[in-house]
Amino acid sequence: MNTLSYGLLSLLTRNSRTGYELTQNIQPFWQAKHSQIYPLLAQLEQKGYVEFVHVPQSDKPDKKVYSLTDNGREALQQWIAQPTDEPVVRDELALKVFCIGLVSKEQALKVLYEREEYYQKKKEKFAQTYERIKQESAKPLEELEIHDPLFGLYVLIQKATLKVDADLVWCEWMKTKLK
Amino acid sequence: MNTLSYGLLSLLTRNSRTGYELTQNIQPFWQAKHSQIYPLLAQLEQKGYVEFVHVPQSDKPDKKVYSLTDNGREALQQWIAQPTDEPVVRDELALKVFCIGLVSKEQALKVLYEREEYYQKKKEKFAQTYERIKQESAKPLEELEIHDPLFGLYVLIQKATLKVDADLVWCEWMKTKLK
DNA sequence: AACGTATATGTCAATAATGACATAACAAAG
DNA sequence: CTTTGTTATGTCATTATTGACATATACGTT
Repeated sequence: MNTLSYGLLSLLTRNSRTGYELTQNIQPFWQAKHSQIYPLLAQLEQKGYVEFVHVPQSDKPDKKVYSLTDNGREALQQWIAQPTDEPVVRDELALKVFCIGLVSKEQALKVLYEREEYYQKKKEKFAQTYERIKQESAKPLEELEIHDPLFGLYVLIQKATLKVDADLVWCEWMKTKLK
Repeated sequence: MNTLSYGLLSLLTRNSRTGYELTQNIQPFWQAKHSQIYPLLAQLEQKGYVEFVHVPQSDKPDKKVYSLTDNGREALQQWIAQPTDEPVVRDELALKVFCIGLVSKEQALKVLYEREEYYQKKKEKFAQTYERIKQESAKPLEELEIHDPLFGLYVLIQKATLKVDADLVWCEWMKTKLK
């Protein structure tokens, strides 16, 4: 079973979700399109790791709400105990920056500004998620411990925020380099 | 032409390299295996963006040393002016952390330690590359400007170091969270 | 009225990427 | 003396991922 499949199971530990929601919710951690997610959900259902109920809707299209089975939960626990794959990062910006001397400072700055805007939007999104779970949580977030259902999401937002801040620091520094 | 192909051209702006070297050198910026690189180099050669010379070796296998053509350089400049794709990150750790409450603190710490070690090794590698280009450079690195052939690599190492430091800060913080 | 966006699920062809296989010569370690 | 690692290039089957196509309803905008 591939890593994305485990990722879908992982999201389902918090609550039941539709394929549509899973596609959206997994984006911050693993970029994938719905055309990849839906077939994987069908596989997971065949394996007995998830089950779904049809939910007819009048105003919107009908949906399938997936939830994790006990077998699915066990599969997740075994997966966590396995060695973790190294992260895969593919960033076109890095490839451009390597040969950025080919263009003018003005052109280079354009590339940089575009990316800076992207990082700022990311940061904003993380801040929103942080506020959302702050409301959702009974305890203050700093007091959450590992077995709290919000713990994972909370520490992941911390990680993402630290990294995007590093990216923004780099952007600022680069702007001084490029006058 | 795909992004990796431009990445290969980008590396060749600094100096000529073999397919074997390109495979190694591109890893920090874009993870790819030699089985993907070699066919792309053949394509780039057919398009006239690179050319190669056979270099026979007695102690080691013969090699092909690729270099960038003027057409290749032009293609690169046009590519830089295009909008930059958003980075793709696929990190199994994030998926595990999301549901880390399924396992014990001890198990969670194992996962964390494994990744911390990985980040430390990364940091060490970046430090080595930094020292290497420091020696290679005529000027102090802080004084490099955009058109210096080492500029791109220098600023990329700064970026990578900032990010890996953020990752290590998160690991330390997580260790306190997991006692 | 026409258009874009959000919700919602799905298939399928094409492309990207990996893992395994193949070859070969030398060096170092056990 | 055998195994393991490094250098070096390549192919090919399989898997992962994307992009396009398909369908349907509702809502807000031009």
